[in-house]
Amino acid sequence: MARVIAEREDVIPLLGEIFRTYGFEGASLARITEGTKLGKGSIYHFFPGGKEEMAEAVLTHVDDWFKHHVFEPLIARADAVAGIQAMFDDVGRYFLSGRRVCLIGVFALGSERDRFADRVRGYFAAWIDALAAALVRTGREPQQAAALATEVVGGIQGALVLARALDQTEVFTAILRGLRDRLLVA
Amino acid sequence: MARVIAEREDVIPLLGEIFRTYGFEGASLARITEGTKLGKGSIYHFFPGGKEEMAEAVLTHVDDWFKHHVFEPLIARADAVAGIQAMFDDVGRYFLSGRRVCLIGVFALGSERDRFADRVRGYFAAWIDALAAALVRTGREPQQAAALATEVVGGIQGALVLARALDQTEVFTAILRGLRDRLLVA
DNA sequence: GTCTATAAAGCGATAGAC
DNA sequence: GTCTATCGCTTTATAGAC
Repeated sequence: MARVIAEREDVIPLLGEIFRTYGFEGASLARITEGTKLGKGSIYHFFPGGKEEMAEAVLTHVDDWFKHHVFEPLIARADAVAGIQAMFDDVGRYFLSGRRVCLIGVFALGSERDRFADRVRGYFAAWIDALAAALVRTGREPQQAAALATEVVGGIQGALVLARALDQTEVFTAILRGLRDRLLVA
Repeated sequence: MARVIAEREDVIPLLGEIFRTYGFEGASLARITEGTKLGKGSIYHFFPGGKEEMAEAVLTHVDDWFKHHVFEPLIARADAVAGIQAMFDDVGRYFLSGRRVCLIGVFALGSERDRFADRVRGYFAAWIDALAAALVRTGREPQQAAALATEVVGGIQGALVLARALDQTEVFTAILRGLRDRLLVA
């Protein structure tokens, strides 16, 4: 059996799933070594700062993904409606239609929020701002656009909570559809 | 200084705030003794089953509160519109206008969900059912009422996530107002 | 009902061999 | 880059005195 040499890059998504599942405090090193199939030695070789550095790396990874796939298209795409449409598609895929939970949402609700307050706030603020900007370009008043964007980003988070609580992914996809229609069917 | 003899009943709300703040895994016995001002001996005298029994007691307490203050009025009040109106008022107060987070929501997102899956599912299902029943009595089709109720209960959870993430209680109250108006201004 | 002492296990993190 | 052994601390839970 070939020995697999891991790279830091490859470990980050695995860590993401672990933090998503157990939260920061619940993500024990035992669970981390199990989930990554790496020994403590390797983990600390990649992340000398320990769990804190692991979580930072995961948060940066998530931030970058959303910036590239969601926020920037919302702001820069010539066709604002298409950008909003794409947001719902990408978000639906990212959260695996409700089977996967939002790491930043988990951190926001838990006591992790204090530790990563800036990252948590920055993520949601950037999302709301980007969506509001797109809504303005579809012809809405800035104030109404901001309120609507807040409602929708919150609605997505709530849909993730409900889908997981009820163990029904359809709840997530149905709410997502409803939110999208409210934005695009004017 | 007078010695205060505690009763189990008095401890449960304190435990609720601790679980709300730290989650199940994060609520260490050190934090619990600090938050309740009780020694381990007293805690285990009231809850021989340990943390699991404490969490069960808190969940039952929350369940009962919502059943009495929210679910039953939604179902039984003669004036359905007044019942829905009261739900938003009570919920706004209960969550301290967004400063307090939903324990069941915290448990739903974290790994606590597996442990308390039935309680978590039951809480949200009861809420959605009660709200849907009230909406039917305002003249909506059952199917549309169920969809709308799901959207609103999810929206409230999302509003709590956002308010905490952005550290802005106005986000919670604004979203709550928007949801209420969508239900009542037909 | 409350307290302190204590046990046994798990925790994050480090050291050093390979 | 990976591993094992180990440190020191915290964890949940129990026992027994008061």
